[in-house]
Amino acid sequence: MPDEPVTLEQVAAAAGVSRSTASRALAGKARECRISPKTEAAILLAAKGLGFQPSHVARSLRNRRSGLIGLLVPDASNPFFAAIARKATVFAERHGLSTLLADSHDSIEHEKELLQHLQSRQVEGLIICSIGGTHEHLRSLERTGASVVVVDRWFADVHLPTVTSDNERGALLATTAILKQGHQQIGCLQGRPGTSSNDERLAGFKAALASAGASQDACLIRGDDFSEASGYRAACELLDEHPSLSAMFAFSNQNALGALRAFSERKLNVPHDISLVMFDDAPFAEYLAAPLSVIRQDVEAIGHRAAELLIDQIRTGQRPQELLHRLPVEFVARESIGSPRKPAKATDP
Amino acid sequence: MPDEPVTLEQVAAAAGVSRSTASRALAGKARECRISPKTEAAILLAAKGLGFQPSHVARSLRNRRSGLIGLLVPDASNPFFAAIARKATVFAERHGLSTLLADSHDSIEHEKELLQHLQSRQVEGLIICSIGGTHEHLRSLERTGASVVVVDRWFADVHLPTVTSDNERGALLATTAILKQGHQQIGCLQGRPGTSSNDERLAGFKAALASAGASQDACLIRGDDFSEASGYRAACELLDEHPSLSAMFAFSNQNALGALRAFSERKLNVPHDISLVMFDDAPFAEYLAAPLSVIRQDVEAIGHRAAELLIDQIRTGQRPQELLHRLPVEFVARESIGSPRKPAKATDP
DNA sequence: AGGCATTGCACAATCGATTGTGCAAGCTAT
DNA sequence: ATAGCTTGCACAATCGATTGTGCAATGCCT
Repeated sequence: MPDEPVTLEQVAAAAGVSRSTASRALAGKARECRISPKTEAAILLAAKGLGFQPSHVARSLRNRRSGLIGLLVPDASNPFFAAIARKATVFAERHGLSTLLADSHDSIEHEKELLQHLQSRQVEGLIICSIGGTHEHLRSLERTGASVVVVDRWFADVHLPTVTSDNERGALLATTAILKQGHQQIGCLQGRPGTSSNDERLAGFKAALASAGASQDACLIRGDDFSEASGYRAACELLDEHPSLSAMFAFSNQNALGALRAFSERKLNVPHDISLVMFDDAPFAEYLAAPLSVIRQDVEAIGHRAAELLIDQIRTGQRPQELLHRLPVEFVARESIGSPRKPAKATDP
Repeated sequence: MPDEPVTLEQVAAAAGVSRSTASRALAGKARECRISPKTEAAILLAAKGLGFQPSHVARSLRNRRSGLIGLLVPDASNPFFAAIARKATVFAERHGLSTLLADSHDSIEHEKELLQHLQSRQVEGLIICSIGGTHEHLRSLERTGASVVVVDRWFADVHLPTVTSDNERGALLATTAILKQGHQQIGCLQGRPGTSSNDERLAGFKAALASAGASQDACLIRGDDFSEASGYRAACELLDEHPSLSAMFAFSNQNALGALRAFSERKLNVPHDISLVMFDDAPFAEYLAAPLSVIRQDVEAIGHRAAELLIDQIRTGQRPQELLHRLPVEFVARESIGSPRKPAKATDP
């Protein structure tokens, strides 16, 4: 910004003292540094008068503490990550830390690059939701002993503090609710395979099918990532290939929206023609044509816990004892799960 | 982070040269600074070998350029601001700038405080959506010549570059669409009075009513801010006080969700019993019980333009010629606007 | 061979705040 | 009166990278 900021030097000059004295007085160390009340007052007055704002940059250099944390997510506009960002920012601010936001655009290359940028900015800690695929950069973080918290997804070969939901249980709950209504075939609109949040949900889904003795038809799983496009494609494929399909489980809000588009194009009514459950609640869920039954995860709690774990690491310099923090989920029954329509065609073509 | 980062000093030592030479070589100034290819190669090798990451902090201090921009919004988890945050972050990153996120929690006090924090971090530019109320801190920004872009809301006595939607036209479009269906009374669920985005929408609303010769019943305007709670309260009040009300215009997504809750509690069907339009499209809008007709604003364009204007200011050191940037809006007709129900009771009680 | 230009690099100041050390002035004690 | 202590503050180094200036060593020319 154009205006040259006021420096400590100028405050010191205005008060007729040296920088060191000014610095100590402003740091509130007047007493312990034996600065006379008179001098202290003069310094404080000068600082106030000049509108002195200490330079965080200079301070960071000298103290070797940037006062910065990084937040690296695949998509900052996704409500899930936006909520985490908010919680983390506010919590960090309360501890005197500012938050650098970085958006990897679902690309592992960007992610690695942004991680470098954040590190060269000397961030004191990092909350990251990795795309996955390769983990070398995460393992490197693990080795260097950096303060890091991984959110939403964890990786088997990376041992970093992680905060996520009880995905498997959530998926089990959702699938069970569907099965209870008598559905035989359930289409699964999955997110990005390889991410723990996806694979755990898949595990819950399969576990529910298994314990219900349902046929484990793996073909009924489709989808590439957590996007609406993926949900739409997956739903279309399943609908076209399995006309008798009577229920679907979407692994994300976006996936569900894609499915709804596919249903709407085919004039399929929820829950009359087809049932739907989605993972992760959303404000709009209860106002949809058929209020959506969902697995609710406590996104705010995830953000809060992540920030908490991070700050603790920064303060103590140590990783927490417990590495994996799983937050509970809850099945919210609304009206999107019905009985299967009469089996006009009981079998797939 | 625990690991002591590699400094330029160490690179220089490893290459057997001085810091200055190492610095120039790494800056790609080998040729113009007459550094021999041999020496250059040695330095580059040493830097690569040691994994040298230049310290942004030190660089910022010396260059008097932090490479930081600030993003100060009332609610980072609101999809509108989250989208802007994403666009701004990505655009900034492309220009070598990192983004500091700050969330004022809809509080002017927090806003002012966070602004100070951002300034003491030497941000080179700022994108801000102010709560409003008092503007002294904004006027101060105006005076100092700081690089700033105001988004969504502008203030009459603050002359800073601003990016917002054509709110008045949007509201006019929406209201006209309702009036065309023959509605006589339209409830207006407004956002925060005093913010330009609210007041302009209000102006458009009133203008449409006026040009249609409808009765200007000011009592039909309710609401305190853009939240769901406000939308809910406003809708309840209007519904209870004016049973014959047949249409509503919600000034935000959240306001609309609140209205839907009120409708749902009263078993009111959209659009059969009551029509609804909302300002700002949302992915879910077309999948609601009655797909919502909306005024779509191009949120991504707002974010992009804001970032663009900011970077330009930072690079040129000058404010743009045009201060007010209004982005076009679009009326998207779906199914939430119907004819008024038969006037069983044509008049208010 | 001596003068001059060029090449190749080192020295040192700088950005702004922090902090260990040192040094005078003032006071007490003997 | 002088040694010895406290009080009150200044000096200077430091964090890490950048950059203007200066100084050798080499090469070229006549």
